[in-house]
Amino acid sequence: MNSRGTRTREAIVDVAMRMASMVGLEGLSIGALANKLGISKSGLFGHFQSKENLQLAVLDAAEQAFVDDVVRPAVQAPRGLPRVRAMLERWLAWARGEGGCLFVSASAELDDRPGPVRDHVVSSQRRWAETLARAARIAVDEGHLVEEADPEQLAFELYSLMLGAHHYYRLLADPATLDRVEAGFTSILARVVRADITPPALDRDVARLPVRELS
Amino acid sequence: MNSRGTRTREAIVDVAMRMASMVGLEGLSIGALANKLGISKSGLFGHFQSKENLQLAVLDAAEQAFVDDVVRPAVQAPRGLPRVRAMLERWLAWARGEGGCLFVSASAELDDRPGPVRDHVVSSQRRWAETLARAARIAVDEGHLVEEADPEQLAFELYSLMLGAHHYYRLLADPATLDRVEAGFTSILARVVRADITPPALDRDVARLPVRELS
DNA sequence: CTGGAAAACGAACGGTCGTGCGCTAACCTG
DNA sequence: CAGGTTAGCGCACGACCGTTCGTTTTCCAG
Repeated sequence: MNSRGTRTREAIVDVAMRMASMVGLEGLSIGALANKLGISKSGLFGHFQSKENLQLAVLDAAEQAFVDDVVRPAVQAPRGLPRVRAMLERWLAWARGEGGCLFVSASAELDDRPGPVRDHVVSSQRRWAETLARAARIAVDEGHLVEEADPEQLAFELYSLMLGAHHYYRLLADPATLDRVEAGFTSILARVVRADITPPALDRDVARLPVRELS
Repeated sequence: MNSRGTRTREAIVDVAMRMASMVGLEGLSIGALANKLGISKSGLFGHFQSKENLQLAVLDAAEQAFVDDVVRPAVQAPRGLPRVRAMLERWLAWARGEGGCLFVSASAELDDRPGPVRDHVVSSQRRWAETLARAARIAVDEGHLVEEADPEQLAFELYSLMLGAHHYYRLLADPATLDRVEAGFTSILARVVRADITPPALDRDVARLPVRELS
């Protein structure tokens, strides 16, 4: 059903997602959001019954977008190292989008504030870490990585690399960030890649331009 | 001079620092802060002439504490790899303190909000990255690391590792975080440490317990 | 001990926050 | 085209925000 209510609700969440990427999930204000959409506060409020519901809806939409723009395309890459590489590239592109990665800001914002919103962020971030680990495990199975390679450890190191990239790029505005990430990726792989495999380099063209203009 | 005004001002900043570690620099509210201190809003406000000044004072105090608890003790470690290791250990301990690292939350919070507060965070984070890089450079000079090792790259990778630790520990509450960091540290060093040197492992006892009970 | 300076106070300002209510206007089914 | 459902609006609420002001208390030097 594509009724009126559904359409505006989607429009609201869409704009809210962009806004939350810049001011954070807490910083999201219903008044400002309604203003930007040209509708009334109460009209907007009626679609969600609380601010928390709005935040959860935003997180749902953001995860959906993340899957569409990062996970799904990356999974279409060949199994093993190329897929791992694709994930990092797409993630990098995503994080460079407008306002940076919503999940990164939300994570830092909520790491000490219990509640459903935090729970939602935690579980989605855990899912993503598991997805990364799964891709790494496949790389072992495919014979790209040595048997002793620990997929979870790989996921942790890739995750860390991306957080570093986010900080260096968005906060410190370091122009060498892409080089740093590339070198870091190489360094991480160096110890686990099989001797007869040449580790893939990052595709700068993918990583350079944002997949979408949102977090 | 240790007059009354100075003393209460210090007390305010001290509590504000703890509070900001949990609710963020923006989330810091003058009313709530005054409440927790048992003084009046206006009495508190008089010490700073704006909320922004208060935030800047908190950042100053936090950097001072970071230098005292992390940088200075680490610099007393022997030049080279031991010092690099000490920095990571102390940083880890610091980040595990109450509310996590204030700078991590502030960084994510402010990465898109220009102004003096952001500028303050950026420059202090840059200084810290440079301190890390300097320690790495010394490790090269001391012959612990190979000549081709890039100190700035090392700093980036250590920085990233810490951000990853912060997320895994504080958000995902992964009990294996310390192992992950240790393995990551080993992995980072593996490619740059000279063949005749045995890379140091992290001292868990230092990393385990918070240096102080604040961010 | 006193007088002036410094610090803390209480009350209030204009704003914005999230939320609720009642009414009108738009939609969509029958 | 009618009638009921639903979406949107205006208004107002209580709470809290940062900030200001005038007053009262506390301090400390002469």
